[in-house]
Amino acid sequence: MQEPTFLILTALAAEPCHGYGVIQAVEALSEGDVRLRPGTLYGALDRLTEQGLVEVDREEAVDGRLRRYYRLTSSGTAALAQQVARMRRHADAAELRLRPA
Amino acid sequence: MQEPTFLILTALAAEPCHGYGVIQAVEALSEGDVRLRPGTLYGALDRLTEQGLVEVDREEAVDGRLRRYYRLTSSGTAALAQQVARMRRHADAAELRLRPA
DNA sequence: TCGACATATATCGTCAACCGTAGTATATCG
DNA sequence: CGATATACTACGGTTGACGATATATGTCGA
Repeated sequence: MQEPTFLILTALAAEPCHGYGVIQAVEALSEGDVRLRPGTLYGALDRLTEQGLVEVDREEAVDGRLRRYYRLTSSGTAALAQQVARMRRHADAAELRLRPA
Repeated sequence: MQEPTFLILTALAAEPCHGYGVIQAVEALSEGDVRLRPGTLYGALDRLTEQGLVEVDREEAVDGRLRRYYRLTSSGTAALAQQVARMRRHADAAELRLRPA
């Protein structure tokens, strides 16, 4: 799993969110480091939906604009948790080699 | 930076190592999870060399077989350390959203 | 009032990176 | 004498991220 995908799942972990909201959430939680482009976001959202990690929560019409909310599935929550563990293991391993005992 | 690339840098962080040794080191430090294929490894090594994160340490001939050792450059060490920090930040952010206060 | 900007999503083409497979070559062990 | 371990090279395919563009509406400032 790559960084943008991970951050999208993270953004959706707290509560359902629509596409544009995910872009903002990711920028906020990465402290401005990661700015998702529409191409990346909607591509990833489609892919994650197909994989069953994410699903459409509801659709709202706000000011005539469609707003589609997505949420994590239980499968998505599990995948995210697993990825967190994996990243921590790898970060620990790297740090150990960077700062030898 | 993707996972295989990160693990290759990690493997080289402790001491210079040749290609095949990196494959084994990565398998060991990921607890058997990640088995690098030659295509992935040597492609990444070439790319990292071009980027100045890695350089050839020395070449040895062992039993008529070439053995090319690579080592991290200071640039590579810095990149790895930066990536560790980034991963920790993201892992923390994800965990916060997975287990709300 | 007119343009810039924020909100929201859709789509398309491209490229980097990873991946699998196969090939070459030698040494060792059963 | 075949299997396995060591060690690198080469090629082709797929995925995922990316940039750019398009569409549409509302708001705010000059």
